[in-house]
Amino acid sequence: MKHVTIKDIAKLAGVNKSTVSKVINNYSNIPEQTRKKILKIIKENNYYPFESAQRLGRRKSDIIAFVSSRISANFNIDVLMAIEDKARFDTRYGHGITPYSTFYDRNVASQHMRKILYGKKADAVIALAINPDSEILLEYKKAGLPLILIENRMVNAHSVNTDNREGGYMAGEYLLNRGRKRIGLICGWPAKRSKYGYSYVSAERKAGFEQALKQHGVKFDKRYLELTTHYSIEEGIEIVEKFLKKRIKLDAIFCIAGDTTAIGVMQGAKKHGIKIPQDLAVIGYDDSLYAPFLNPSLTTIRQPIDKLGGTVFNLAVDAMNKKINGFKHIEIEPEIIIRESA
Amino acid sequence: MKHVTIKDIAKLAGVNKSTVSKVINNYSNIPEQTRKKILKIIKENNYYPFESAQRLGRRKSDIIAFVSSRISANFNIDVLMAIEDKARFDTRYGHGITPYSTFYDRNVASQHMRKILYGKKADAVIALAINPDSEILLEYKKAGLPLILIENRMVNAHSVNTDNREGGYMAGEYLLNRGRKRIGLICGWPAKRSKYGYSYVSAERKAGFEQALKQHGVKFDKRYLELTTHYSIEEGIEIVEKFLKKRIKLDAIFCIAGDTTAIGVMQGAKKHGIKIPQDLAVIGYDDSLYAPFLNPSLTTIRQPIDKLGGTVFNLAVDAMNKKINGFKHIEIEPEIIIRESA
DNA sequence: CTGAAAGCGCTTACAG
DNA sequence: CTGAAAGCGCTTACAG
Repeated sequence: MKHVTIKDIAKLAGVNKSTVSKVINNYSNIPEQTRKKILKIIKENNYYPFESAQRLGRRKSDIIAFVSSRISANFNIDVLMAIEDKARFDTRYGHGITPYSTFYDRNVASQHMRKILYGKKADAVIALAINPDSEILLEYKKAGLPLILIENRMVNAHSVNTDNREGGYMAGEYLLNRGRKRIGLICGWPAKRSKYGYSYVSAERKAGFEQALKQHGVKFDKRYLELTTHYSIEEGIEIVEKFLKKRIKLDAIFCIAGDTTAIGVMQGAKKHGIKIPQDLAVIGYDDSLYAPFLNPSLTTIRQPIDKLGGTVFNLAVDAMNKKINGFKHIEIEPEIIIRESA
Repeated sequence: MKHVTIKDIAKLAGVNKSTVSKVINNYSNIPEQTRKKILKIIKENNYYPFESAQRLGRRKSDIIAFVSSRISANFNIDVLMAIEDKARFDTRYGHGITPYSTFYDRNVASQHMRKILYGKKADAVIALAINPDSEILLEYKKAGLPLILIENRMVNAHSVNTDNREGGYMAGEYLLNRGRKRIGLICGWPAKRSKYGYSYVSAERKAGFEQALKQHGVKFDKRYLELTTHYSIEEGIEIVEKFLKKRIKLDAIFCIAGDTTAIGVMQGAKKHGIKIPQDLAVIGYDDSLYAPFLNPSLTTIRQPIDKLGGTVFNLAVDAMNKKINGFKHIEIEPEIIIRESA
């Protein structure tokens, strides 16, 4: 069976394919009658334009690409869905969002980003917790392909973040006000040039946390800091055991790296008979779907993901349509959600 | 800045663009020397073929589409990632998988499936827990576009499932052997022509469960059955409260609808002072990432997702390459994972 | 082994 | 308001 093409529709309607194309693309100067007739024939014949041909003709894709470590990761998928939820009710935009996973590999990330750019796979790119080389940013800039960073901030790209410094500060304040002093920190890699890639958000949250310490006259003990690479439950467990082995007595742990790590911490603590929150207060980050249902339920810093998603989407569409000059950097306020674990 | 095209590469290499194209597509009859030279120039100039043009030229897309209710849903994303994990190490296939979400709406599902078919958006389609009209299946068949159903089984399409009947039977056996007799069931919609769409897996699991009951000489009490539409935590809580309100005393609940519902059930039970597993045993389905970390940890039926993903992916690629005659129906063995909740 | 040519299905100035 | 034509960037028989 041959596919139905624009030519077939034109023939059936007794018009030129230009006219059909204009109907499809909502040109204004088509008389209502022919418009309706053509639409009817399109419907009857189950005609859908071949998108690849449209893209080639238009010289653009109208697609938004979403680059993240792994879309199955908790926060990643939540952000993607928040963006999609906006997208599907927005009349300016009729497409899905194409996800790319880097699998935590910088080279894969670079490859994806160049492939998207030079293969013209998208008209706007959203990158979540990705650290592209600054050369890539220049290449994007030169090509005029809008790039929006989430959980990062760099020159030559847009960015949308929750105020991570504020989030770290909130957690610190809260714990200190409740008399906790020996507070462990589980971070992504806040050091530039680390081989695991730099985590902008961890650095910011840590800075905010340290500011709270300072205000309370508490000195930060470096031994209380542990780093995580995969942000996994397993690593959370291991880190607790590492603290125990080193005989470092903590009265709280702030999981800058997110709720998933916090689940691991609570699991690890339970395994060794440490009571939460009595012996050890735990604060997570993100307020993931499961946080209220853990035992004990998890105190955490919420990033308002819907707002984040909406902001990112609007920025992407505006940038796609060249409605923005220069680069925007937007910050959204986080919120502390107090539950049982701290 | 103009994008680099195949023409530019051809000019720089001093050859015809056909030759460049042949290099890109790994034709065999290109001398090693020119091959290398062209590849070098491609790399130096950051050339990536414009995929839309390739597709138009090839008259095919090489893309696999993945249709599900919402990719953020637990099981959906796990399956998608299992497939992607296979895909990214497979040399036969160089693309990502494009997800489509139906948002639990049958019409959206039909629209997606027709758009993919007639818009030639993919060369193979994987549909997870979707109930397409049988007309759509005929249209796919006629067009020769391979369709693989997961969590469903229909004539005129391939399917890959875990043996759901066996899974339901396992759960029933286990509970009955431990002396539980008043076992509540939380299902998707096992009735054909329900407005929420028919859930093939729920029907199968329920059938397996009833078989176990029968073997033990226990009669199934219809009042013990509750249906869920969104498979959410919230619905799990509500259903527990519904049972309480109706004064239906259960000693176990089997969450055929999955672990997420089971989380809700445990939450609801806790809220009303019902002890798990002493007062109420709970069994979930899927063995999601969080199951071991809940409190109590969740006994559940595991679907071997890696195996499922691999099987589905291989089937998709083989079907895409016309290596399969007729329609295949594959079943994979499930496994009961015993933890604290039952 | 390599090139010239036709074709894929659209869009979009342009002319009328 | 409508059509004819050129063009988008590839691929792929085909001829040599």
